Amino acid sequence: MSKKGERRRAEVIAAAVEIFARDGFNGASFASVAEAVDLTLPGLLHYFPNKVDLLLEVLEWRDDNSGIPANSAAIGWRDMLEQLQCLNRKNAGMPGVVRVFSILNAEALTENHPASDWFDERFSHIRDIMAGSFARGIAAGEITTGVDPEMIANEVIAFMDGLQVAWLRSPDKVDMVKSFDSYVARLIRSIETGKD
Amino acid sequence: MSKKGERRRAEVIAAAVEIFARDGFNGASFASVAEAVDLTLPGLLHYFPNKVDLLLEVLEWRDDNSGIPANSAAIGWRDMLEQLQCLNRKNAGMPGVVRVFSILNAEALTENHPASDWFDERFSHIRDIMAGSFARGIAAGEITTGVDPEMIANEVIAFMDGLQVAWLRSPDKVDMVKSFDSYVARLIRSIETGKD
DNA sequence: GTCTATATGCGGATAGAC
DNA sequence: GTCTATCCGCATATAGAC
Repeated sequence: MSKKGERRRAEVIAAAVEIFARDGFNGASFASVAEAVDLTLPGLLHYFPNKVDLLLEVLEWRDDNSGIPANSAAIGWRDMLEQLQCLNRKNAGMPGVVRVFSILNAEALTENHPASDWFDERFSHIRDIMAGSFARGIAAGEITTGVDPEMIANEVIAFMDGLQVAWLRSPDKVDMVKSFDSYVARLIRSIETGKD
Repeated sequence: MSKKGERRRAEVIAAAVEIFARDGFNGASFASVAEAVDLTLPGLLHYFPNKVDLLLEVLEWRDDNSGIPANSAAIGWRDMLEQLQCLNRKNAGMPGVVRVFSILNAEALTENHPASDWFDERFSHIRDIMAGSFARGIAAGEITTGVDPEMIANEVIAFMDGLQVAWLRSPDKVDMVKSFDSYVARLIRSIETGKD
């Protein structure tokens, strides 16, 4: 709990983000994280009792620093989409962070992966917020009644995630910002009710 | 090359698909594949000289059995989208296969992953076919001139891949077929030129 | 708070017999 | 074509000294 201890822990998490981004969680060795912060493996184990625990703290760190609005319960759907575009723009500037989460996200699909629950909950939490937002848009007559709020929420999330993977694979072939903006613009045009 | 040998190899590949789907490539042990086909590890090594080689053959097997049209160079964009919907429908019936490729796809984003090249090439190949298709649609006046063929191609691929991950994570919350169909329908409406 | 030394187990791969 | 036996290396983790 000492000041120096806290600083050390933060250093470790930052290093872990980079290493998990490069090798995934399964592929990364705990020792390589230790080395990155000039500790021996037992030295690192003093701060994090095991590798899984470190992973969970990395994920938690993301929660704190993510652009995901914690309590934006009643946000309007246009504002919500704009916020996502903003987040996406920020992401485009930090490929390392996007890498960790894209890789861990898929890795967590494997059996008994320690991050499964975290991604499950994150996914359903975001979906709920977004679906609610779209639902209110429909109720307010701003969105066509034919639209299924949950389905559109899923769609936007799926596209964002898939786009990140495509961008990481071919950064020079995929313009993540332009692509997402163009998608959102088309989405809005196609679900909003006629000009009123 | 014997008949029995070929059959054995096919069995192994089928087993590997299942095991890689469950554990990923990094997570899966070569020995567990051997066990699944009632072989010892050295017995399996007789057929596949190493683990990476097995992975590459699994990927190759996918190429042969995938719905990706090998030489559909001049396919129309509407037909092409319909083919994707058809593929997607088939995918919805074989979650195991989708799992392997979703997991490997992301795992291959890690440094020095043996499947990186395969996914790179697959991605750019599909994008080229699709982009060409959209480009001809624009030239023919069927698609709005404002549309960027490569960007839309990337978008469709990214959405398909992201949707698969979302579906695998929450099969009961994500209807992959309905979601993709609804997306494609909206895409068409928003890029086609006005009724003529 | 950080180290040395070490235990333990697993993963991939080889040698060589049958 | 398949096995037994075995090697090597790495990874997580522990014990205990400083």
